[in-house]
Amino acid sequence: MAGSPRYRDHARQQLRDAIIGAARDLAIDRGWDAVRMADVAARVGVSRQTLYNEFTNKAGLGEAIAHREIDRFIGGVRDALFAHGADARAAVHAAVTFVLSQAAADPLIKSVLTSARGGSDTLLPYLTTRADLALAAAVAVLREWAEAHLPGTSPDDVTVGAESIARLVVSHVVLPLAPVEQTADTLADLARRFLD
Amino acid sequence: MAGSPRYRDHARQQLRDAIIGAARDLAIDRGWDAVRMADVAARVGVSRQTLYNEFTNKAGLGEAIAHREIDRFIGGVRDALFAHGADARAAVHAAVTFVLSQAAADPLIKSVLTSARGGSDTLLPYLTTRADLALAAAVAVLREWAEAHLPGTSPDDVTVGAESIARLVVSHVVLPLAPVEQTADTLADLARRFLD
DNA sequence: ACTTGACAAGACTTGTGTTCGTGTCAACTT
DNA sequence: AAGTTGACACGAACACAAGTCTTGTCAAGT
Repeated sequence: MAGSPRYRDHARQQLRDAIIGAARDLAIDRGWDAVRMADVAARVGVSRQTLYNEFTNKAGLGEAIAHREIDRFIGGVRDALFAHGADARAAVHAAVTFVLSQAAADPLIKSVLTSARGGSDTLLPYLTTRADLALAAAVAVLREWAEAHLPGTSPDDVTVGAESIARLVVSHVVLPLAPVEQTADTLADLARRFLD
Repeated sequence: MAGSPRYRDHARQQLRDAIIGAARDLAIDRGWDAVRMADVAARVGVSRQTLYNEFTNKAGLGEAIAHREIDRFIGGVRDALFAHGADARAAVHAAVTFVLSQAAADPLIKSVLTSARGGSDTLLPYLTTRADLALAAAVAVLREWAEAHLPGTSPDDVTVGAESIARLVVSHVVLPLAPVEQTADTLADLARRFLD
């Protein structure tokens, strides 16, 4: 007797997650080019064929990593923003801090934001192509927050403000001239000024 | 009878300028890697040895190109800013327009601003290393303008504002989502808001 | 539903020899 | 005296052939 469809879907999702996670780890310390489908399969403990069944090809697996990485990242930004009620300064401060430390810690996220070439080898083109998508997603989250907490402000102002803050954060990821804490302070103050 | 030292220095400066100009042109359409010292010399009509006498080595010539390019660029920004008296909006609008169209027209300037890898080959590392210098120079010019025309504003506010505007312009060079004119409008309005 | 082993096709590596460009020198020219 | 010319060592880039590895697909096995 096979399990219920629910259960099957769940197990399958777990499998996909494990594969994506393993591939991600390998990509981080080895570079995507040097990641072999066979290595990923071995690390997860499945056969190489299963990878092809699940993701059709290596490019598909790369896309899946990019998707998950960006989703996680944007989720983190959203959580940071919404953890501070209507306090714009605190919300922006938390979000900026999150982005900056995340970019420092996770090379994949950093490569999304900077569209950087890989230091040692070609990093995922799937990620680096997505800089504008990441920006658009960040702007969307910021607007979401502003609409929830600042009903008075004009939509145009919110859009301009959100995009500018997002661009400034990315700029500080690419070219950091001050410690994270100080940058977060500055940008949070800046954001507060907009919303008057 | 040799010419006066004045004359000699002038002639020498002209020579250096011609060499830098020729090297720059070659670098633009061929990539710095593919520029041969012999080609530069031939184009200017001097011997290869003269290049080495003037710039010691290829890296020295690269540095010289970078210097001149950045000087010209910053000079253009300054001119655009100061051509509009104390009208902050007009000044920023002009400067942003200048930077954006310059970046679109001159691949070398664009590579300074974006620290981009060369599309076809390795572009001058001398230029790409200078992104933070270019930013610092731009901030300095903006502060210069603010000090001349907005004596009332606090120095800290000016610094933060100038750096943010500069970063936003660079961001729009790297990732343009709107036409130049519209971006200039948006950033000019943004700048005006700061200075209240 | 997943694994295993086999396979073609082409991408990537390795070793080799050669060409090419830089950087330096000293002798020559004006 | 300032620039040119030709020569040269050295190492970096290129070319290419032989071999190896990886991807992607298949069919048969558990």
